[in-house]
Amino acid sequence: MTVRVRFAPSPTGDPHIGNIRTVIFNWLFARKMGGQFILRIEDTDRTRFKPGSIETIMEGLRWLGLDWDEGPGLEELQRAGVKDAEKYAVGGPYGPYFQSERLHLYREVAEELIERGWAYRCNCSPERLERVRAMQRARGQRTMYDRRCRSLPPDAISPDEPHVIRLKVPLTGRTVFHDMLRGELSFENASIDDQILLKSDGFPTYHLAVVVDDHYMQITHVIRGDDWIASTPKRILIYQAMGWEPPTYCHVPLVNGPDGKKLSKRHGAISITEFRDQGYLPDALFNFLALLGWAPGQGDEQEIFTREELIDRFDLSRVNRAPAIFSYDKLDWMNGVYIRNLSQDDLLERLIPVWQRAGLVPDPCPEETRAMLRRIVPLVQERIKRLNDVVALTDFFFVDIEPPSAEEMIPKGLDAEQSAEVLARVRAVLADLPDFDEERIEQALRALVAELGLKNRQVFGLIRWATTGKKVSPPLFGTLSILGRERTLARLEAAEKVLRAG
RNA sequence: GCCCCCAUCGUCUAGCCAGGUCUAGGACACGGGCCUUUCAAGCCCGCGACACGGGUUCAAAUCCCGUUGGGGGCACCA
Repeated sequence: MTVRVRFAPSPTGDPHIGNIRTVIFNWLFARKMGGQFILRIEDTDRTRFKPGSIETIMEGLRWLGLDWDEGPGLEELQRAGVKDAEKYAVGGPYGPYFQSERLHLYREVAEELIERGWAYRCNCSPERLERVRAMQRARGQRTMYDRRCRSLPPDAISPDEPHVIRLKVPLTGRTVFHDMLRGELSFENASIDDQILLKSDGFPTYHLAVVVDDHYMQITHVIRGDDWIASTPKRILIYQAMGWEPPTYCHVPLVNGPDGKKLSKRHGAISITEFRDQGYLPDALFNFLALLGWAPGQGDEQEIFTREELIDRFDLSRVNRAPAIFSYDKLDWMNGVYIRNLSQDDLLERLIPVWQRAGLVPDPCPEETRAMLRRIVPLVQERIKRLNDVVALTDFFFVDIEPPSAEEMIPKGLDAEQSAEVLARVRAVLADLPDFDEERIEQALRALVAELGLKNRQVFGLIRWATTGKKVSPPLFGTLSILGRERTLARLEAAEKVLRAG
């Protein structure tokens, strides 16, 4: 039997990076095993639905290269009001892939469970349920439905009146299941709640829907966060009641923030969209996430893997059982490695939109601007960890700068007057250059430093301040050349004035 | 509160399943140095862990039990 796994997000917002890590494990496993990776939309909670999130989820998956073999088709997506539906339409033989389009299946199974004596109707009001829970909490007990409707005669609640359908969990015994990473997991039935399967609005809860869909879609492996462990017995019970074969379970740990708590907004970026917008490369993020909680082992000390290598070496059973902490530092390092490995042309194409978003470069980018940008790329390539870093590093190329203060500019060992003199000499030398290319600039300035009997750092630091307005910049000579003779001389002159005024 | 899961450097991990080759290896971060016009990048060096306590064994990071610590779950959410 071919391996079939799925990612089943609910459209409630941007995909969380911790979930994406789990998706990567699913995808890697499917690719490794030559199986199918299926996308299913679990839109059964109409109150939490966020418009646009389906697009965001699919766009995020595409961006990361997580292609799905089966998923919503064109018409389904259009019915759901998804923009650019044709872009994401995949389809498949087990549709529909929106749970909201499969409601009749859940209802049928729920009724079947009643007939089999494994479920019952319940018309307790939400208010009563809340009262019961409050009482239980006050007594320090586990909060559970008190099963008031469980022993009602079969026809006590009409199918036509508002009600829910609950699972009739055995009062004794244990429910056990096998997990790929943790072995045999066992739960006391007495501690399992009579879970609602079908809500009063006719929509299923997760527990019913996921079982029905995984069964009919012939999912073979359920790889998901370990926050689902405790509720798995409820679903096992449904499989048993229906006489269905449960899939193989693999509960992978969650991803926490640097403080060990659940990864959240205050730790930094958490949604895939944010990582993309901050200038992380999809391949780098993929590489990093794949290695978060998993390693190839066998003494392998490699850190940078191509997608193919990852697929080749991936072994689901080697996933770490302990939760991992998301290290922004290591991601930054890895992203830097990927940026440095890019070709200059590739990096240029990725950087242009960044400059444009920052308002430094017009959109579309004029050819002459592009020519200048192409020259900037090699200067910044090994200095940025995220694409967005380029903005702070290169803004002085695009906008006028305020001349720095005299205090900032004056190098160690010189005073304001001497500094101004140095700048005057620099200006004269640069003005006389036959060509304003990097090599000539470097040659001329080094000669000048020698002539003045000063240190490189004194003179070059001064020029850097004067021409870039920063203490830190890309390499000086290339920077001046790109800046151009006219602007370089003007900025030097402006700085000189500041020094003389002091 | 009850139930469940987990436990090697600050972090991600290798080693654990098939105990000795582990004075525990690598990577990120951190500290120092080299290179150097700044910052990076690169190279070199350093700091740094088997949570604790009992067993089992000739021998335990590796097997067992307990403690502690961390995480998760207990909805007409997924």
